Amino acid sequence: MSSTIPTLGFAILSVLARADSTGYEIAGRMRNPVARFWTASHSQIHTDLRRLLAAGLVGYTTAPGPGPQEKKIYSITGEGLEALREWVTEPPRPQPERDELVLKTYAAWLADPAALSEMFRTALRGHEKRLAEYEAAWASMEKEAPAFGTPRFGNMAALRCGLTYERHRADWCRWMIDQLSRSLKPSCDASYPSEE
Amino acid sequence: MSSTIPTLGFAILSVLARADSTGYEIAGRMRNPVARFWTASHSQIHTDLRRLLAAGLVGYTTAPGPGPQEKKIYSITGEGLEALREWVTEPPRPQPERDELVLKTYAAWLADPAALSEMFRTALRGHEKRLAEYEAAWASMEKEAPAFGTPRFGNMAALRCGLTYERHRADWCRWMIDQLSRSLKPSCDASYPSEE
DNA sequence: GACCTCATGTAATGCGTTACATGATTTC
DNA sequence: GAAATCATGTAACGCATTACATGAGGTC
Repeated sequence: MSSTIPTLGFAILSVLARADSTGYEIAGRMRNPVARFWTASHSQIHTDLRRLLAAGLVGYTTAPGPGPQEKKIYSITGEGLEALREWVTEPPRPQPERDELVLKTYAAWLADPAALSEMFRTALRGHEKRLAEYEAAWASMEKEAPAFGTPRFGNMAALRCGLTYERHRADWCRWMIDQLSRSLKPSCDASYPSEE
Repeated sequence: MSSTIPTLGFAILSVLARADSTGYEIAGRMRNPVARFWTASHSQIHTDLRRLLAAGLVGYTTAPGPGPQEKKIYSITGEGLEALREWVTEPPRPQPERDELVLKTYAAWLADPAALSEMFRTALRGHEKRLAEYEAAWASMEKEAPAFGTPRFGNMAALRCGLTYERHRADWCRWMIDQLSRSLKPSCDASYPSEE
């Protein structure tokens, strides 16, 4: 009967369940470290917000905005909260895994090892940077473990996943770099004098 | 100038670089453990194959097929190989991360802990199953480390990523289940007689 | 007789990105 | 004066899924 809500709709509701926001702010919140697992452009968020509005899951109040249009501050409704609660415990549909770096790895045997090594070094830097971010956020959270039933529990749990994910990725990149360096100099071992 | 090839195009080329295949077989190969990082329906593979054909990156020979149409056995061309080689070492574009389970986790503070625990237990079983698969494949590969320049190097490297990914995921699920059980019985600790 | 595997394709629809359009305020 | 931030929206296009259509051969 009801038009099915796409996953992004629930992502929006998850943000609104924490704080009333404009469409613009929702996009911004999704870019923050603990909520980086779902992103969308503001244009899509706006269109999805209209759908949620039509379904009665969100409402809004207006305020004077900076641009020509008025600013709309959205909030989740009772039905919205109920729909979100129900959705949360439904088993997630199996998602097709698509990972460009791993695909490149699958075809890596065809390419130049030195260039590959460079690519993985770049990837590694990215993961290390994120890991540092996550670890800082984790440290500030661990001091007092947030109780279930408070939004900070969600923050911590999602962050924990991001943290161990980045660790796994960084480890894998290091492993790759090591493997590639072995194929670059398969002769004997590291007894080269490293002059120049 | 040239119409840009979507990532799926390169996934197809990566498969064809290993063995000539029909569109149907390509879809099948992508479902196998070491190449599970990119999937597509056969209908999309067929349309993309036509594009690769128009770009001169693949060719095909026909053979009598089981159905009304003829079977087409595709193979990668010289240009195709070159395009693939170039693409492999280009840094991957940052991909938007979308993870339904983590999104649910972010909103988990609103839901019923028992139902959540059940959901994570299901997820954990899935990851453990895959991990076992990957570990079996890994064991059979480690005996003789494949040399760079052979397809098996790509298999091993991609598999390594899948392996540590599933490990990270399973660990995180266990951590979540533990966290949730703490919120279920916050009283004292595990000194319950576990009769019944 | 029903269903699965092999094999190719078309069509409808939905999700997502990118680019375009507008415009005030603040920072360099 | 140029650029970034805040704020909303439309339009075009591309990627992906799902369903539909056809049909042989083998298995339960």
